[in-house]
Amino acid sequence: MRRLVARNKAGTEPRVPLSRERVLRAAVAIADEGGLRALTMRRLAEEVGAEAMSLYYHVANKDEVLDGIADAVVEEINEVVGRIDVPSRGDAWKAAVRRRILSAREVLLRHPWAPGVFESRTAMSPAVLRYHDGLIGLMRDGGFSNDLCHHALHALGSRALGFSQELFDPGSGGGDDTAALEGMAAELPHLVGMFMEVAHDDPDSTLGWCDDQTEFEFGLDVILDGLDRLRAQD
Amino acid sequence: MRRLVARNKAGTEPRVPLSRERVLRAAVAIADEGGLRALTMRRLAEEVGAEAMSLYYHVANKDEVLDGIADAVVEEINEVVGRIDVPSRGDAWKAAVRRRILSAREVLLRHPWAPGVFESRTAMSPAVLRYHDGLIGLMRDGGFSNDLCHHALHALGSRALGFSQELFDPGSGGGDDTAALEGMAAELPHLVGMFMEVAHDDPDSTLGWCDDQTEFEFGLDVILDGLDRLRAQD
DNA sequence: ACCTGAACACCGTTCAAGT
DNA sequence: ACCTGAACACCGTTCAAGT
Repeated sequence: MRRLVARNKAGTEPRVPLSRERVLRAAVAIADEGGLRALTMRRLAEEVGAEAMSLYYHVANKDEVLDGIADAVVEEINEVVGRIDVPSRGDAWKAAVRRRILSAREVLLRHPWAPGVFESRTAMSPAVLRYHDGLIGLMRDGGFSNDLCHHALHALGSRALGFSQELFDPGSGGGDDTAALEGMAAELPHLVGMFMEVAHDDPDSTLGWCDDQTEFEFGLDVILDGLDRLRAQD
Repeated sequence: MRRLVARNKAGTEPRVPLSRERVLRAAVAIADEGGLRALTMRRLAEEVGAEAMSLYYHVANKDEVLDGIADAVVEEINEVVGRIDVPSRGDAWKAAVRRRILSAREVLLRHPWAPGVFESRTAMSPAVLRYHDGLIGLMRDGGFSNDLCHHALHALGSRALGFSQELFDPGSGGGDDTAALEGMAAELPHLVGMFMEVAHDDPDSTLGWCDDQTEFEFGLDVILDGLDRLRAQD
């Protein structure tokens, strides 16, 4: 909407020169506001007060922009988790890891387009490596062997960065009714049965709709508890 | 490359008419062969021996094509897992779920573009619902409460369909050397330490490169074991 | 009913040219 | 050194027109 740098008439503003940094910041802003589809080179140029072709002086191509904004988000995560100061020795490892992952998730919730970008990248950027290095450090504090750390990273997968799926449109798909579900009971007996019971036990959940945060934490804890059991048996 | 229907000169071939079914099958073939980027409406038309605009008579737009091929893959999974006939009562639930998920994974390995498409869809297609209905059935056989089934689906997440990440370029990133890792030891002490040890214990792993299948199964088992413990405590 | 040609608005990107 | 205009090859999609 508003340009970061207004076209200066009669040179009132110092005319901040373009830079890779400024281009990437604008790209993040565009994606935050309008999603990944809104992020085009032409739109990005507009946001930054230049012509599309000027961007190519600071970034090689659009792929580099995508790499750049993915990296920027992980850097933001690293900053946030870097400020966490909790014990992690012995049994405390689990709470420390949990805290770190949930903090990463909070950052990600501000950039819901990020997981989609991560997926298409090799995900071996320095920032991602540093993030995982920190995670391994916490698990080592908990007495994990390096081998178990290695498996644990794979087990956590994208969950380590605070997401696994959904994260998107938290409010969508709301309007469905119990009646519609009952009509499907013949083909999907188990699924309908499950949802009917869950909805009955928790009536204010707009039927079958779930608290993403709760579910995320449940899945996370299942894995963490499993790893904790493995660590105990050396 | 080769057209499914050759342009018939002098009407030698019966000229199979276009159909949504045929369009989607061709779309899957293109994505299998050249990845998602290769799947354009124009390329799809070529593959099917027609002009791009003809496609719009059978599908509303490209989004419907993407929905269609995502659905086609899940249908293929449903066919495969539908032929599985193993016990699932009581303790057997875990082996049955494991088998089902690993079978789904085999299908997915033939369509490595599929996870990327799933992510952008709402993933509530009839085929996906049927797949999860079957999963719930197995867990119910194992004595899961509906509530635990519900949590379990969230915990498994995309792993239920046989993937979580990677799955892509299984051979990439090979050439790195131990020396490069040692150079990063100052910034990434835990990560480098872990990889050095893992590489030492398993020298033929091209350093730090992992058997995706093994890691997938490890992560899967961590979660399954965790759920098993929850089920035991009612 | 099914298919197509021409056309539109939009991409990412190049290249030679401006300051 | 930094930015730009014109242009290219490619998208998805529309619409009126063909059979």
